[in-house]
Amino acid sequence: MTEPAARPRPCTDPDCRGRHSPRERVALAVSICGERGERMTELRRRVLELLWAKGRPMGAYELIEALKPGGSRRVGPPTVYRALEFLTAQGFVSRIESLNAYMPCAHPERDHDCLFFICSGCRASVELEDPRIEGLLAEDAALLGFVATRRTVEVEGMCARCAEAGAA
Amino acid sequence: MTEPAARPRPCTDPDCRGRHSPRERVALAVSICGERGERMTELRRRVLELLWAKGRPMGAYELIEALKPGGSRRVGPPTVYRALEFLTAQGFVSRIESLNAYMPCAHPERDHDCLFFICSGCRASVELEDPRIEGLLAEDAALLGFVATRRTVEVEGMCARCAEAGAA
DNA sequence: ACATGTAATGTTATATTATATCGTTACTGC
DNA sequence: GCAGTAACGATATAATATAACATTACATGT
Repeated sequence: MTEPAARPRPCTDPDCRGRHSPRERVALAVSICGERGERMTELRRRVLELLWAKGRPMGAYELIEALKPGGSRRVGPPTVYRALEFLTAQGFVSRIESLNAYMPCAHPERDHDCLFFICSGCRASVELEDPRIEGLLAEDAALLGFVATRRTVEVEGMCARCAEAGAA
Repeated sequence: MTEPAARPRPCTDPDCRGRHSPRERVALAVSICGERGERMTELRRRVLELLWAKGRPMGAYELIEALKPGGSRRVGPPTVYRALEFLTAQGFVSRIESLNAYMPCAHPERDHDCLFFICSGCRASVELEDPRIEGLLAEDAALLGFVATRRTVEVEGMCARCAEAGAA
């Protein structure tokens, strides 16, 4: 086995994200950084705050724009990409491959994979955890002798609200 | 339920792809196009052949280069992207989001999702089908009232061969 | 065969996403 | 303070993708 099957307190509740305040999630990330001896710099924190504030996937260049007003000058792409690299490495942010965009991760305190449901209608993106899928992926990987380092699971379609609105 | 759980003859055999010759798979795609009243043009067929010949994920610009020698002139990006759009719509090719690249699909005759194991060492990519994962994704989608149109499941890491070589 | 409509491809320009490179600033430990 | 390292700034450019419009090829009816 390349991956342990058991995970701490998996959260498959679709309303889970709504139960956490952005501010509190950022504070948690800061605290985790402290424990790990990593530096949550001003820039990194601002990027994470922006992602939490927006509440939907943001692209790197959208972040560059969003960083402008409060800060002094417009930061360059490498600056934002480096911040995103750090945040994803720490598990505070996930990259959504099918959108080339980034989402804050609701539970950085847990070691888990994120599963995204991405609505084509409202551009929203819901994060889920499903340890059963993680388990099957680990099983399939083991079957192949494959040592997995990263898992990407993304579902595109229409959220309940948009599907209803579109069908009307 | 948004998705039927049962699938025709799922293939989770990791050696499955090796049992089909590229030529035969292209012929199958041509035949399926005939049944569907779709046009497998010269360009589309050449792109599919190139993908099967290479046997690993190819980017759009790599395909543009590869199309040059045999053909008359260098085709433009839109031309290749349109061919890829057609081939993916027909299920002959899958886009690998985490690589911005394309792979031929081993079983276009079956309606299924592809699950990719992508080796960072040798750049190879193995396609699998796992109806259990498709079922769980359908279940999670139903839970959210989400109407899924596309599923992306990609695992990055090291294949058995490369992992062994790297560990040595 | 010819006209006509539609699908496919060609062509050019440009948008979007991402990285390479190198210089500067800021923090840490001594 | 000083040296060493990590983070950030700045510029250029690479890599990926699409918009807009012209042209060609194909199918169908006459």
